[in-house]
Amino acid sequence: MGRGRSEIKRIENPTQRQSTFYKRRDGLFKKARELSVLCDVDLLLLLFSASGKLYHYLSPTVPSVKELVERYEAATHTKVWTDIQQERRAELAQVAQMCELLERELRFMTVDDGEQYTVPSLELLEHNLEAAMHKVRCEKDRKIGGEINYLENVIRGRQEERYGLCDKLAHSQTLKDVEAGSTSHNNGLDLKLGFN
Amino acid sequence: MGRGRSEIKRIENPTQRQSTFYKRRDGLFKKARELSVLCDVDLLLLLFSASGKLYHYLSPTVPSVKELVERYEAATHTKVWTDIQQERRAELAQVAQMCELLERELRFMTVDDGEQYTVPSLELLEHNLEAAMHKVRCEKDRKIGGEINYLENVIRGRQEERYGLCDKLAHSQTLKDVEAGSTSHNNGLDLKLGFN
DNA sequence: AACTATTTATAAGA
DNA sequence: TTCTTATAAATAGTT
Repeated sequence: MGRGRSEIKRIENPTQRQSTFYKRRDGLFKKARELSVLCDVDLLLLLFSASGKLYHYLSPTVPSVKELVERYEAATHTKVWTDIQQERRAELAQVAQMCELLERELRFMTVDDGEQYTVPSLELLEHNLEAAMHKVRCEKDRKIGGEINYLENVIRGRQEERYGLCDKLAHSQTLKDVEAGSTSHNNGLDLKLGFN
Repeated sequence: MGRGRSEIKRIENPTQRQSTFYKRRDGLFKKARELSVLCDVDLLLLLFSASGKLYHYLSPTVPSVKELVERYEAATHTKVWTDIQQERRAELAQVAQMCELLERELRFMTVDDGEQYTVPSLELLEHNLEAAMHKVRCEKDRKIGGEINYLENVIRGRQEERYGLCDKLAHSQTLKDVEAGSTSHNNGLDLKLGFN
């Protein structure tokens, strides 16, 4: 449309690119709205301009972005939430392992239930339990540390690599919020769990 | 465009609606592709037809849907992943609590380090440790059960309340898939963790 | 932002 | 679905 042009390749002239962006962005959103209304379609349009600005449209029949992404995930089996759920599951499995080990220690303690305990056997028992406790503590340290790193990476790493300076400024508050939240959650926990 | 029409309202004639859907869907995807190329834009277009069929486009500069949804989340502060991360945090806090309780039990055991242990004191110790173990097991049962319920609710609850009968039919397979997935994940864990 | 000359998209019909 | 065609819409270049 318009006078001339038809090639679809990146517009190098920034002024022209920006102008075209406005026009086509508006056109695209209009088309998206029209399609969702005319044909009873649920759709999500998420768009980041080259400068990192967000524009989005969600058809009125859909309650939330999350909802639609869940439907997408269900429809494609592409992992989106699933991998996070897998991580949680793996975490629980590790805890289960830890419980089993502790249980084994406790079992050892009751093997001779009703018998006399010798001091050496008690010392061995004590040693085993202390060792288990040590593992529990170290692993919890490791895991909570890893959790915080994970959150920081997810949020900081992904964003920094894409956005210009302007955008970075806008997001820095978000990052600070999240970090502040993460560390505050650590309060009052000197014991830390994990295995391996 | 085309001969006549200009009103944007749901097309009641199903044949006509379907035909329009094809044409406008293709047009929308074409426009989306063009915009992303011409203006260096990252975009996601997720679309479910009235019959529940999925169509989507992700601009080639974006590695994954997840990536873009995370950027969306960061840009809007809408909780999407955050609530899940909060849950993980809560889980870890509970584990920490459990560890503290176990630690207390173990401390009791080593109070008289180097002394002779009487059988009654050992029995008391054993009892305490068994009680702790029982709590650990019960709570893990509770928590894994809760996990499954949570996933089912998130996915089932949100969808059922919004869609008409037609849509429900189309989605019932999806729901079944998700449920099947959740329960199968429980395999191999008879120990379950949790506190309270 | 606005204006148009043109190109595109698409409604209707086949 | 797919094609054709008349026409409405979108938009590139310009002001």
